[in-house]
Amino acid sequence: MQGTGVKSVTIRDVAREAGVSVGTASRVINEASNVEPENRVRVRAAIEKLGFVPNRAAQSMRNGSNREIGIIVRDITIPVLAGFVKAAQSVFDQAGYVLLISSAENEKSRELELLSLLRRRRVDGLIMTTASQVDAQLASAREHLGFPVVLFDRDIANAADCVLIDHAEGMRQAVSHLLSLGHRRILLVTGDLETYPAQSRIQGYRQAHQAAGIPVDEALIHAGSFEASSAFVETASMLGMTNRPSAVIAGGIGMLPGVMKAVRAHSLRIPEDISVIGNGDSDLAVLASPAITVIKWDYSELGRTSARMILDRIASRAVPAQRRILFPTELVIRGSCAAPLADA
Amino acid sequence: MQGTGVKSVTIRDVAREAGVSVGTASRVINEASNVEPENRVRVRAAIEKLGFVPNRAAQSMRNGSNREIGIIVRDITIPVLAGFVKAAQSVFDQAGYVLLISSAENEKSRELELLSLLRRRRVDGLIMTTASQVDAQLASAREHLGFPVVLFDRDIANAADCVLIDHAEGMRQAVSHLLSLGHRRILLVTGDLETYPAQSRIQGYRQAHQAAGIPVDEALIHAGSFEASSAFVETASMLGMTNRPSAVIAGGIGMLPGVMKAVRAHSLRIPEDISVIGNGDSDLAVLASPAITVIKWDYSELGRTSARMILDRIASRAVPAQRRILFPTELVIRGSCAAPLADA
DNA sequence: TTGAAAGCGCTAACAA
DNA sequence: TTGTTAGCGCTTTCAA
Repeated sequence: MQGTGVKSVTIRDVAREAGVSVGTASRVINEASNVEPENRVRVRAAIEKLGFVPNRAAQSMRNGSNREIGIIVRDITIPVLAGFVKAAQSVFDQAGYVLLISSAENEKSRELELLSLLRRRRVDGLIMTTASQVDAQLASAREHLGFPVVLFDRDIANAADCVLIDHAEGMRQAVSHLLSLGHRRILLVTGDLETYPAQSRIQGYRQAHQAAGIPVDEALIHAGSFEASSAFVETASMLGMTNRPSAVIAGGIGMLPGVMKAVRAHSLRIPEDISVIGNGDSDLAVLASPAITVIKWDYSELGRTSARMILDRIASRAVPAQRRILFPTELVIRGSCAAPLADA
Repeated sequence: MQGTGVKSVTIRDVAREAGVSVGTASRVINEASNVEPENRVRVRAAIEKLGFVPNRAAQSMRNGSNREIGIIVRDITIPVLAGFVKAAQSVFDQAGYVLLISSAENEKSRELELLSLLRRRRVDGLIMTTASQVDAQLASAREHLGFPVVLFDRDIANAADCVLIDHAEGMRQAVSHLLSLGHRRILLVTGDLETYPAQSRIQGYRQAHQAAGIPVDEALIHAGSFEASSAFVETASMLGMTNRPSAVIAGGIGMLPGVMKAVRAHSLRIPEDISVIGNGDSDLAVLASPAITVIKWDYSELGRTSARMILDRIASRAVPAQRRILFPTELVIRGSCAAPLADA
């Protein structure tokens, strides 16, 4: 026996129906303690009878909060990122916030648009990645938001809370693994150098070589874009060389498909002709033949942590200046790596 | 030289700064034509100087619209569904709406919660799937929303606009393909019978058999849940039988990984020991060895169409009673199907 | 404990 | 063309 919801029922209607004032009705709705039990019952009955639903816009105007959070990821169609978002969402759900989810596609213009949109909407907080950690225009847009920001896998000093993944350590392990199998020409394809994940992966790559006393061939480090299409192009061009690499690392989530397509385009066998390591786990990595060795980490935990950090900031603006959290990675060894061919 | 945004600037401040009334300021903001050019310039300057951003909640209260749309999918971590959402989002973006995205996870209780949330939020429209087309409680919740709904891949008479995929035709083609290769025991694992995609796939499965004059073994039709884990269990149990099927069709997007895990668990080779067909394309299907034959369709186009249908309804409530659109599917033949072994 | 009333920031109707 | 003003629906003082 719900109301139709078509001609909207207001708190005034509820008050009239219950024979009390709007103040009292409001108190019942907001579960204030100082209400005569009898009135509470009557208001509840009126709400039920009329099918009353509080108008969020009006509440927002009074309270100054929309109870909504923005989240900007690189690309929501990458399953691990969608998992990250989903985990964050479950935390926000419980706290009574809704999520505005967007993909910035690594494009500065799109990111600026989204920032402007979220600012207009006066969201209560934002979890975001960024196309560039050094771009002045993006920095300025971020700083003039007026609500707390948690940066996801981006590292900007004094700017905002940062939730980071320990890509350097993951890469050290992966490269050491390949080095110990005998590989000496390991191709790393990763994304934009103006971002933390690219920087820290390259750092780990160098450190592993250094620790093994093996010089780095700079031509084997390809920092372009995190897109799978970019991974394909970079990998394909390197595999076409006479002195081609004996191993490839997809240095970004979502890049493995591009790398594998390039390997297939050159009719190379994994792991006989070329060893492959991915970043971020996926159905593809698990079910490929052979299964692909990957560096992985817990996206769900990352999502929950990021959400809680934003919620903390909203609750009390005056907390630790900047927080910086580093999440561990894990190397999962499967069947995609072997010793290189003797003639390689 | 933007405002900090911390102590919010109102239209009144803008009007004062520009030396005009709030009415004029409002007209400039809303791009009304009847404003003296000089005043327009001054108001724009004031907005710039003060860093004014209109308060959406206040606008919403006046206009009665939040300019937001809800979208409920089964699981946002399934890439094709995320692609569907992304395509819809691009249409809403341009129309000045934001999207509230949620996964219902095929759970009735979760779906009811989301419906209630969106109703409270008074979104302007909703694109949704549903766990069950026949559940009375879900139907009632849907009907009392107070805003237009487009059902995505669910078919409910007289209920709302429906955007459907022609699974029956896709399945007819897939099954005919297998039948013509000589398969006689084709396992179909699909989702809940209370949903259109399961029903229409089973229908297509039967029709293909009928057309070929081959009787259907009912034990080979498994309608459980669309979850990958369910696909794994159903497939694994059937592959363990002595008279095991010679082909399997994953009858739902996101189910292919489950099917492939089951095949792997039984150490069966594709396509020598068993033929496999998936629903919905994916990196996994493309890059598996061999690549997997799939029934696919254009999710982006579906997303855009669904978005436009909602926008139509919002623009003019009094349009065609119910619209029902059927999207075509395509069978993409790759390397995962072969003639069954003679002894099977 | 309750009711009355003052706004929150904005748009639009009305008057000038 | 412009200014003034009445609300939109709600929460929260302030008095009673």
